[in-house]
Amino acid sequence: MNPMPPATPRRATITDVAREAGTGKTSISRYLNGEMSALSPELRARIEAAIERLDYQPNQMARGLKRGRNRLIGMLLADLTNPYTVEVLQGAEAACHALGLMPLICHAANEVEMERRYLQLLTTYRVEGVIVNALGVREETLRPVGGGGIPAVLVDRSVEGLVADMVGLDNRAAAELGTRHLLDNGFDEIWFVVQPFEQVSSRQLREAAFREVMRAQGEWSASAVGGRGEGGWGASGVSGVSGPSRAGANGRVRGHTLVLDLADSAAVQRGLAELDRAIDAAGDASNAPTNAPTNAGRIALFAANAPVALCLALHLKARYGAAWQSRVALLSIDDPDWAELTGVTTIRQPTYEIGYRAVEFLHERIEGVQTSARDCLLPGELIVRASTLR
Amino acid sequence: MNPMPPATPRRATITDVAREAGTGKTSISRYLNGEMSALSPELRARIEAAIERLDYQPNQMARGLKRGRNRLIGMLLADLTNPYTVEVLQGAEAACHALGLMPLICHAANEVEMERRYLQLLTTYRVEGVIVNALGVREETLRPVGGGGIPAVLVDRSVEGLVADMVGLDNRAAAELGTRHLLDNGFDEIWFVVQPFEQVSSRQLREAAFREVMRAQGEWSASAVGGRGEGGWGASGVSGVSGPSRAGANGRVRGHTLVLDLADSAAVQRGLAELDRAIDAAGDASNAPTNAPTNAGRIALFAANAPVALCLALHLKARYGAAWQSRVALLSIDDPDWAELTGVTTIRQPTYEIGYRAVEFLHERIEGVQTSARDCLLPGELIVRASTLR
DNA sequence: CTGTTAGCGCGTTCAT
DNA sequence: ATGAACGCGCTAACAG
Repeated sequence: MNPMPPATPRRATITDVAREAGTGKTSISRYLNGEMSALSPELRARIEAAIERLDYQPNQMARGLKRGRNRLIGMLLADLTNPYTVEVLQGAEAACHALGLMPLICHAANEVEMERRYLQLLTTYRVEGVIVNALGVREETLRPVGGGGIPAVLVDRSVEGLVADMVGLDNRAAAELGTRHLLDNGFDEIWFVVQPFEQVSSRQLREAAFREVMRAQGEWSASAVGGRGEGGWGASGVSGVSGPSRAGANGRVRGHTLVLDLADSAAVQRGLAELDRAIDAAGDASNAPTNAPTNAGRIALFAANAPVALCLALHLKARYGAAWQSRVALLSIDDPDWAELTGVTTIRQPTYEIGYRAVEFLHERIEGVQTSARDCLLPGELIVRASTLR
Repeated sequence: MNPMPPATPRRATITDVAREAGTGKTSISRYLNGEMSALSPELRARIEAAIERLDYQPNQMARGLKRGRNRLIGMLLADLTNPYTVEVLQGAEAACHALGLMPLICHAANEVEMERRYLQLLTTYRVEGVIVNALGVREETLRPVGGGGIPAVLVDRSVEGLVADMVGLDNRAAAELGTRHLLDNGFDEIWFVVQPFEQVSSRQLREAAFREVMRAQGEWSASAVGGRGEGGWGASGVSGVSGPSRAGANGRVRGHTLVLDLADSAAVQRGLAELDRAIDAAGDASNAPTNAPTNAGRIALFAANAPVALCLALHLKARYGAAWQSRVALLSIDDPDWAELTGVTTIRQPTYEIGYRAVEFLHERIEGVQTSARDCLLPGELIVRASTLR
């Protein structure tokens, strides 16, 4: 509980240093910018001493104001609660470090309003570029960015109508990889669980890839509950099988898409209830005990990302107890800490590289590269754990 | 793959707006600062229109340069990988939002060098204050901050020799709460597992509180492995019991502190090996089967925070399989997602409030409050799960 | 090699 | 009610 010293005494400016060193501001500026070749060793020493004595530190704001660039880039993140985001961030930070950029991290916390505000703020602070992991968002919100505005690169998802570089997972390949894995391991009923994807390209692609594989192999049908309103399957509507009749017995595989809006707990409850019915039905219909040496008759859940997987796992654990995985298998895109702990199979994204590449792209744009908008799709890696084996 | 439009055309300045509106810069400035009372409705309309037409956005850098305050505060975070950090961040962001501050998030990623660099950077950007969740760090690194420098408030840990406000968990109470819970549930051998704590006040306090409770109830001894070098028990050295002889049988409770340096995988291996020996010994010595209706003879692990708990859980799961919790109980300070999923008992920190209060404190300092350095200790909440019951 | 001058975009007296 | 002029801290010509 020592008394605190008085407030900041006002920092030294370049003028102070110049006076202290008995010279002009220009020389100080030159010194700061490493133009040593244009300074006599003697003057240089005096400057060094003066800086030391005054504990001088150049004001980056003023600096940026003058030269028109402040080495600041914005990182607009939808959700730091998602391990994916933090991992991407690490790669991005490393790249910034290497390229002499300073990232301003903005956390929208899943609120579109926040996203808008931060974008505005970044603009007024004149960041040189923005890398954005947008939440489902209309192009208009990103207006100040991309095409006409400041350089931008999108991470994980692209935004309709917004021309900009983007880097993320090869979603099609990843979803196919996961689906094939489940099929290869004998599952004949697979539920793909995903958040509302009308607005989010990565979710769309994952779901579409899953659906296509399932249609090629057997049947697919959509869930009625979950999404708000019309759902996202366009004019084609629900296809293939109609009701939840069991088809596994005859050797055909059945795919099902369930939309879970994690932001709407009532909708989550409804979705999970539907899932429960399917799981119970599978348990009844299957004449083999749940610990049979095959996966036929055991339902597999394919979570489109870690938050969904966590939601599912928590629910299943609460409903079926610690041994829930003997009743249902879980596979998730994203590879959070707890996956290893619970033996859940995952598809790990190259998160670090995604972040790194994103910043590299942005840096090129900032330096004036004018090529067409690029897409960088990186492959995911399947990590097989006990959950999907038998 | 549309061709990208040409680079940014240069944003409008206040001068442009003044010209467009057919007036002087001053009026524009007044408008921007809400001094409407000093503007004729007619002029005001013209300004509004001009701003709209030019899509003008004031340059915060220049603004800050002029008035000497930029509403920026730095948030120096040791490890965004730790859920604790993200949760604190959310509270802090909410407070910033409410107080009109813009947080600059800096992620040191557990590297002291990074911490130093970011602090430097924040200083040169003239942030008005800093809230810092330091990694074990010498006071000198924080020199530019606190006392003589810019206002600062510490989160979670205090730094020796640095006078500044601090807000965090009531570590003593939390550790006592956890220890008592274990004792009350019949455990007679408890291992407190913690990262090296010579530099980290919160870890020190937790360990000390644990040790004191154990000494009052029975015995306590230190682990030989783990920490780098001398360990952290000061001149008192190891006390109480010497070797890992079983004492549970005679009704006495035994406490043990194990230091695990998560940054040093070899040390982690050694520490875990010692733990394994103890667990195996307990399993042998206990004449009751591991599923006996009592916890006597079952070892309890008390993790000082979530990263430690995760490390322990992963190891135990790998060694004893999915049913590891029947052999050993786990209690952790911090309440990560996976705790609920795996049924681990925790002590949840009031993270959101910690972040919120930290920013409030900082704001007061920025506004010139001069009281003595304050400590704000918030209570933790015990969340009992299956792991520590029987 | 070194100092002088002129802004960068904005806020703020101080006149009008 | 409104605008001209000066300066924030710094860099970039342009002289000397």
